[in-house]
Amino acid sequence: MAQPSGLHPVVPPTLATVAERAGVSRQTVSNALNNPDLLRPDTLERVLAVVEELGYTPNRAARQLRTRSSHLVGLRFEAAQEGTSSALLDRFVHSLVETSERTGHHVLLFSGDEDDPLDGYDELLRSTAVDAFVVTDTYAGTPQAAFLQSRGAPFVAFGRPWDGLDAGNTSDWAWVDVDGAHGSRLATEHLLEQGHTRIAWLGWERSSRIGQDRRSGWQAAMTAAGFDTAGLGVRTADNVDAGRMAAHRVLDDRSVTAFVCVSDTLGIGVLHALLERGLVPGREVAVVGFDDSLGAQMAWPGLSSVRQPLERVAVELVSLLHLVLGHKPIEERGTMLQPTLVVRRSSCRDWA
Amino acid sequence: MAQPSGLHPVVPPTLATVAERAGVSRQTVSNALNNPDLLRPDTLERVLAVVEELGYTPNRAARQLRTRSSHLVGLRFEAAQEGTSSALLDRFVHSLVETSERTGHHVLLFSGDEDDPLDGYDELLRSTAVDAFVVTDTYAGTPQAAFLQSRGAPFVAFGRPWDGLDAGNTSDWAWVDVDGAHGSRLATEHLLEQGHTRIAWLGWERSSRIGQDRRSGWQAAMTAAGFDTAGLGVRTADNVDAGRMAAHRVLDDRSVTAFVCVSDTLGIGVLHALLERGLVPGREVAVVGFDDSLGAQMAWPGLSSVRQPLERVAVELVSLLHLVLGHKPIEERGTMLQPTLVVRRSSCRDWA
DNA sequence: CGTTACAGTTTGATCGTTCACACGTCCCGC
DNA sequence: GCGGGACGTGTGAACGATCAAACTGTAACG
Repeated sequence: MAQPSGLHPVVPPTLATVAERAGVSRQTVSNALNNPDLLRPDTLERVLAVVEELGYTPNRAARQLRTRSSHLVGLRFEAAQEGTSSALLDRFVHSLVETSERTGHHVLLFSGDEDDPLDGYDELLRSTAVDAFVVTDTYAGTPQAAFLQSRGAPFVAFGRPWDGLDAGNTSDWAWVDVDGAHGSRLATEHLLEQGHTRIAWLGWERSSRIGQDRRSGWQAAMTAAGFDTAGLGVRTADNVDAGRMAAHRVLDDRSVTAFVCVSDTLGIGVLHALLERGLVPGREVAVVGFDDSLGAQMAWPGLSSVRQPLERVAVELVSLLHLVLGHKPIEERGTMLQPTLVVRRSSCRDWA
Repeated sequence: MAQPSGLHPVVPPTLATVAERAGVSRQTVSNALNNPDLLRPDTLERVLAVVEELGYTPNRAARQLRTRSSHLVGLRFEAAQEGTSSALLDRFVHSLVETSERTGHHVLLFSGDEDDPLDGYDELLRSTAVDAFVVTDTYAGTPQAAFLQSRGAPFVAFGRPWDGLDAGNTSDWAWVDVDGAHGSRLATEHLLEQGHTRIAWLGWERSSRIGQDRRSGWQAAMTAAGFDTAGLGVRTADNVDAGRMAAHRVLDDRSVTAFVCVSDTLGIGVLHALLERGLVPGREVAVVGFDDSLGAQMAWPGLSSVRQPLERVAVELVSLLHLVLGHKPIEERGTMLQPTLVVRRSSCRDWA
């Protein structure tokens, strides 16, 4: 009698086990799984039946050793700053996990020293633990990309190569990004349609490339509509309180009836300011945020927001990854996706 | 001259490379890294110098194949339900990644069919891709735990074995959990101190073990203080709107001055209801949530909440994992951690 | 002086898979 | 009837690490 399995790990079957049982050689079993069309139909069927019966799955370590491919994708999982909405990452990571499983890849998380954007990459690379990286934190330039490129390591980036574009740099790489300028243009146009003309921009410091990009959309929409933006652009840190105070300052000094914000965090700050002044969001002063984070959905009375198509970003990244890993020529090194506007009550004049 | 690396991946050095360069054998290099005290000090130093010079890191696949240990921990990363706060997971995952790196482990994410809590585990197990699992979604019983146990797979759980405890079941496993009852007791006592006596409970359906546990803390605190809870406990689904409507119903029918909620989501729903009724949170009706999610921090005017010590949960889980993987005897199979109360303005009578 | 003990190091085998190639069988055409 | 593809399957050698055991040289002991 077989022992009731339980106390000790069950030993999984190997190629040899399957081969013996099916009366063929190891290689034939291997082919049955990797190159089915090499086998005669009846052999294939017989082998697959045994594979099924024994519940055989190839040992990843052995395969990885031989093929030099781990089917793992490294992702540096940054510390979510308390108070700053990085719920974005959450949604993205999940999409990435799901998508990459469709091509047989898994996501390996690692962390690194906050001050050193390169920390962690090198070790995984040297130990050949991952096939490639997904680089996400490209907010302030992309030192990781340059580093990985110099090491000849395959990677794809969520975020365009800001530095490269400026300098006309040719050292580009595969990337996917969301058109932030388009997002805030959508937001601004939406507010213009609602009859607002004095629309303020609440953004990050000038050093943020992403922030500047988003701001340009607001600027463009306002200019196109023939409205002046002088004195309507404000910059501050990315937390609720900074947004709240900035909004108070703007409302004290200037006559504005709407805010377009570079993030939901700042948008929520504006909502707080409105509540403190006894103003009804949407009805009296409109607000639109950016990212469609959980906060935007849960804020009262609902914060309109620009939503990034993170699911599609993940899909595009994975398909680029496929090309990069296959050393295939990549026609489009960069893919720009368009965000959409989710309208909630913070930008509607009439709501129950 | 060496080619300027770049186009093609750099080939990492192996044990043999290091050995040759240091004038020793492979095994000696291996020992230098894994059993340094077996070597003569001068040899050790010489070998380590070469290791450093070449930037040698052991190939994970080869090591994994031989030692049958991947140093990877599997974590099923569930889809964050839109509208339900799973920002909790975010914080926990990051802690887990950081903590497990200290013992040389990495976190491997996988997903699975939403309807099948076991999906995904089996394949990773059979392909020996991970050393162990961290099971987190133990809200409704723990089918994963039973499954993993039957397969002899090492794992630790974030969440106590609800089923086992009821039945006096001896098939227990290593787990860490947060004392939810204690959390809501803290919340309730805090409200009692503020002079509230009619304190409602806003919870999940009866089928949720976690929900029942948290509810019991409210019940206990109320009873201990000598107050009746009859008619004060309400159950609903876990989304903002359900919380909002439930709060309206309670405020219409009964005279309550405070709410203890099973989640931040419901707490935020209560805040919405108060705003809609023109009531000032904290000042007129107090609210406390659970989880200290981003939503609680960003909600207006700040939602008091019970905070789970997720960082400590991760640390405890990793140290349990260490024991489990080492086949060491585990004295305490379960560790219960205490949450803390974060007081914000939603539960304070006086705030500017 | 021969034996034993032991620290320090090396050697061969092994983990489970895939690669490169060799082998056998069948079938076709001349 | 025999050379030669085409096709299907089997064999040995990798991949890079660790395990187990064998091998050195030196020191200690009777």
